[in-house]
Amino acid sequence: MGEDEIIALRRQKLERIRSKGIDPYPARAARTHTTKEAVELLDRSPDGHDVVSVAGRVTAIRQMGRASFMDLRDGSGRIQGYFKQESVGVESYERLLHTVDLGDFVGVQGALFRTKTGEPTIEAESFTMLAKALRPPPEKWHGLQDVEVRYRQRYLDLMANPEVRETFVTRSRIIQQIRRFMDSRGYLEVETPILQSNAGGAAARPFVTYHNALERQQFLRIALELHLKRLVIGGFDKVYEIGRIFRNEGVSTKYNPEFTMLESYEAYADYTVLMEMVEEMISTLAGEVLGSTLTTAGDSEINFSPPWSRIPLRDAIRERSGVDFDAYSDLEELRRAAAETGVPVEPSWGRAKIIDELLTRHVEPHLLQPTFLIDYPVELSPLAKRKTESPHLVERFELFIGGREVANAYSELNDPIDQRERLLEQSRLRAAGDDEAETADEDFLIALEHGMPPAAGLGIGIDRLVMALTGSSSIREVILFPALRERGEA
RNA sequence: GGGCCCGUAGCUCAGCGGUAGAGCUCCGGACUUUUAAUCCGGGAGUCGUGGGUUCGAAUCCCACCGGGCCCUCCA
Repeated sequence: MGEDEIIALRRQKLERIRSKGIDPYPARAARTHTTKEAVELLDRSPDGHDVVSVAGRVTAIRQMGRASFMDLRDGSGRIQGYFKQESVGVESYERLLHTVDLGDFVGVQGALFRTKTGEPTIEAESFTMLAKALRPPPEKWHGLQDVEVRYRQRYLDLMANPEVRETFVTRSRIIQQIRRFMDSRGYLEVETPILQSNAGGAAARPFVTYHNALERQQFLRIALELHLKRLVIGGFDKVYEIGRIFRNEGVSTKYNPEFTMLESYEAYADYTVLMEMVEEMISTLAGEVLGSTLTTAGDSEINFSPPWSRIPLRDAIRERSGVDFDAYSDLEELRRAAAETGVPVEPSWGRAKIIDELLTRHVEPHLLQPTFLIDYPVELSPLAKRKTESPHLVERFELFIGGREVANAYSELNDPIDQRERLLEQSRLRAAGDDEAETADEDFLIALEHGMPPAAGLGIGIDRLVMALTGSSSIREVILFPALRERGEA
């Protein structure tokens, strides 16, 4: 039978229900217990034969002639109903068999008991249609495998695959615990604009849109940084935001064009304070969410117990690629050295881009255990503060877990003159054709000129953190509705 | 943007130049403690779309649509 026929049949059943004067979509369900509460009640009083009403989706039907079993699932769990013709009556029993399908929501009222196999069961006295489903649920044996359907119709994925449901519950818990952690340390949660006339704070292409009333081009934010720093200037010493940011780039197992970022800024602190904070936050999180500071990613085990190693970027690149970028004062020589390690160096690349590429290709994939890379070259970090003893480096770290970058932090540059020069340099790069270079945000520079206290700023990619903590290999497994191409008429 | 792979029943898949198949779902029948219920019977298709080669195409070729993986982009 084709899909159209199945739907037509279900519509016929819907009409049959209506013709009996029954509303197949009543406004409310009179339930006394969730399925979980009903099972718990039975555990407490096994011989009580307590009468309960539960409600849920029918996920299995087993007909036995003049008796039938139906599995009922709600958000809390599952329980089965036992329907005997002699208990519910001949007419009701007929209605059950001829109008209830897999996927329908029904309410069941009756006494709790256990079958001889020990299964918690409600012996139905009556049942009510709560919502008739016109389309069938995914097939029960294999669940839902088709990756495209899983993402496009995530509700089917959630119905069919319990581990998917579990991942998103975990994601929610992680974010909840992060909020609790930040709040307990005295941080203030704030919200800053998503629509901006100047998208700065990161090296990425923005999405462009248009504000009709103001007749103005607008950008979707690519970072939270510049507005949060304005708040530090304004006197909020500890602020954070958990929000969606948007980067106009391709999709892959690591990248989704909209993703969730935590950024925090703390006045009078530097980046070393943040390394300890991140270690504490993530290891605590692992303990609370996973019940352990160990988890697996692919075939390797990840240990979140602090302290984590801190490796200067220069050492990490030198060890993994053999290139000591500080040994090359001449850009051409560095270019040649990088090319010899297999990096496809392009003539337009500057020193920063080459170093970054060495990091991405040779170092990043090996950083499975939580690892801080520290002391980045200044060219790679236009918003970070220079190290006093070596001004070509900045006080910055990036955190890698499972071979992916998870966090980025630095002591914030608060010298308005240095900041202006570095942003002007970015503007020159942009003018030279680098459309990912920072834009010079004059409004932000004026804010800095009013004085910003020394401060440390942190960004954590929440999606990648959830990946690390749930052992997911694709970012699409931790985003409920990941970006996909529009479906055509095919 | 480039390379490789995939698209057949509602679902999971087989078939790979000669009459479109299996299991589950679905429909009918038997069955009052089942739970991947079982047993008997029956349906179910634009073989992603369009074009080409061929006596004949799900099968071979081309283009397109959609997806996956890798690369690119993306600190």
